[in-house]
Amino acid sequence: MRCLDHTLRTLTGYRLQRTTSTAMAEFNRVFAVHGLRRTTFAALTLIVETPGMRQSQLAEALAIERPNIVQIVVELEQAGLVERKTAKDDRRAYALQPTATGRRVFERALAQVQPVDRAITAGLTPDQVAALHKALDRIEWNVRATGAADDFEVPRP
Amino acid sequence: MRCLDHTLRTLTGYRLQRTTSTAMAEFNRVFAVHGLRRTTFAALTLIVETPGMRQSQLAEALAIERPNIVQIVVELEQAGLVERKTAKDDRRAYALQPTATGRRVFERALAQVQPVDRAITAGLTPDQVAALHKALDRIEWNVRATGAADDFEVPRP
DNA sequence: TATTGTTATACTCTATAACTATA
DNA sequence: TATAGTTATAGAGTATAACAATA
Repeated sequence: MRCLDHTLRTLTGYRLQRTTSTAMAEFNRVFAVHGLRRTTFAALTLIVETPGMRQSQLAEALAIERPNIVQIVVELEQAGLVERKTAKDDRRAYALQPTATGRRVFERALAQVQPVDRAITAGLTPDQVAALHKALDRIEWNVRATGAADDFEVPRP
Repeated sequence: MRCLDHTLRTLTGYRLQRTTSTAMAEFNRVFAVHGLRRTTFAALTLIVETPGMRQSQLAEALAIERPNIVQIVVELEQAGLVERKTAKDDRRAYALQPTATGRRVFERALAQVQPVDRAITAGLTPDQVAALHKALDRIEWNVRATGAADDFEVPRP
């Protein structure tokens, strides 16, 4: 046995988490420079590219629950990157609009994160990166298709 | 543009986290059946396969900081899966030993997690899974090689 | 009755700083 | 003084339950 965690490394799930956990620390640093977190950057990206979005759409696009969006949007608003305007057609909802500053910060943060993102896949060919993306998407799809089916019960030991 | 998060999906980091986050929820469920969390399962695996391990070795092998190991080992000990015996050659350290129950629970949990782990990569060929593992390892390696070098400064905007 | 946003709360994973008891 | 384990604390990411306002 070469490595202490040989058995764990047979599990795709273990490798996924270990790699992701390591890589996310790197992205945290990049975004922190812009006063952002990974989630606020992701939200800002969507708001810049789809102005007028609702918070619930944001939640669905980012695949996180609505309550988690509140703090994210509050942060972006307080930082002056996003404005919440009451939607004219539905007074319950907010239309999320990027400010000019928000667009600028987004562009800068994106420009800084792109080389970091490329750096983490250094040594992989474009084809290999594409294959990685495809594999990751497939896993996500598999889990949503299978795991969401809470009909099926894991047998108790 | 097909998808709201088109730009985010150009980033390997975004896909990594999104997929991992989704998949980990699935693993949480499996391990919960055995009274385990992902981290306690990982620790139990190492202790079963390398009896006598120290907590600091555990921390290094799992790539997490030592303070985080304490709660993990306490949990395993309270569940009767692991014993902490004072190392005879160093009274500061513990030799971590799996109990008979610990070995049994490990075997059962592993047997249950393996099909789930295979299920998340359903539709991928063994070669594609191997390529995925290689890519993930490479990313982890890249980040440790690059990001650990805190000599280099991200320029302030 | 259903949906939008919200509050309150909690759990997991992880990190840093500073302590203790050995070595 | 350095190391093994510990305590205390914090922060990020995520989830669920229940509520108000509006549809």
